Amino acid sequence: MQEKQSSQEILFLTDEQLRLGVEAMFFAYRGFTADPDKILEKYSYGRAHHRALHFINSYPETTVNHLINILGVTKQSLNRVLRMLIDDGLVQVDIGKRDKRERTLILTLKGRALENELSIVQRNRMRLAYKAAGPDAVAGFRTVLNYMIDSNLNNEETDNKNYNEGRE
Amino acid sequence: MQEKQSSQEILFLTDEQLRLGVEAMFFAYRGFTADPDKILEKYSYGRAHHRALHFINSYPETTVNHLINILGVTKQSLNRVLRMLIDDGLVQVDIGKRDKRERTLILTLKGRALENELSIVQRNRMRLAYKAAGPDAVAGFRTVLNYMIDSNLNNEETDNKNYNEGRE
DNA sequence: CTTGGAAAGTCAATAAGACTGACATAAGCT
DNA sequence: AGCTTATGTCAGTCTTATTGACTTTCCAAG
Repeated sequence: MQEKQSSQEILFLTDEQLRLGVEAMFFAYRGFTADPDKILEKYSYGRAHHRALHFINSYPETTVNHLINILGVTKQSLNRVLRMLIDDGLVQVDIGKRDKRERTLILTLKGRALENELSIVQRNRMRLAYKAAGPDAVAGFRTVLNYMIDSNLNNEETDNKNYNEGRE
Repeated sequence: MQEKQSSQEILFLTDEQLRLGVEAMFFAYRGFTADPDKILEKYSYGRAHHRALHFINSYPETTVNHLINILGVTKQSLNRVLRMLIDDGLVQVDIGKRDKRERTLILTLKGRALENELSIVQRNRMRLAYKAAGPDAVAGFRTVLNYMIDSNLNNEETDNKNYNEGRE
């Protein structure tokens, strides 16, 4: 019990250090969403719309179900957001090629424009942070972030067919 | 224009790299809140209660106004949450010593117990991520996070006296 | 010592975004 | 033909936030 531990071990894993990390995550995430939030307000959209735009842009021709799984919401929830984006002409819906029950989603020009507007400010903040911190810090940042991701939550392969019954 | 740039520069600041960082933040933050959220459900509390508990624990004898500024919510919003925590005996309110208009907030034993329960699972996830990533990565993580924090949003010194009129 | 302003609390109305539950339609699969 | 899957939708609820208005208590400056 009295073994000499690495001083780094001792330092960076104290509860206090971890508590600070927790707090930093809270503040950083808020900073991280602040810029896009301002833009979204102009269009009367919310964060939910941003997320949908983001992932439709990331995975063009994604299906509704895929999106539901990634975002971790119910179809009713996604539908309201999607409906709005479709009606406003930001998202184009097509009938699936392989499976005609599916709907494939894709951003229109207008949709890409807004996605880009949002993306730019968010990337800018990230770029500034990355630039100030330097490549090594960024590598570390990404490493820790990846370890923090709960693979049960956003693994599309996961068995969440029953997304509509019981949510815990 | 054809200058040879550092290959690192080129690599880690491409839009694609930044986009990945943005996405990682989204997923990491979700993983980050998943564990406490489960516990909170048991007590019929939400994330708002968690945040209040966390910061009252961090800054014992904090005032209501201080909390409003840190959390970035309106007093009406905080009040509902705080009311619940007070009525449930998790938070103790006292009249300010210097200024009797102020109320100082402090966690009761019961409050500390819940705060700790929540804190533990959150720190555990962070500890695992930190451990897996190693000290250098953690240093980088913290550096980037700190640069990402919007100092305008959580600077208590900021002029947000008029928190109750017009929210931008 | 009066008065204006600050800190806190509360009532009421509203909104966004999520949820559950139930049901409908179209299409694939057996 | 019949079950299942993917999607869409109606209705109702909940949490967390908002704005606006008003009250009580108390500090501090005139």
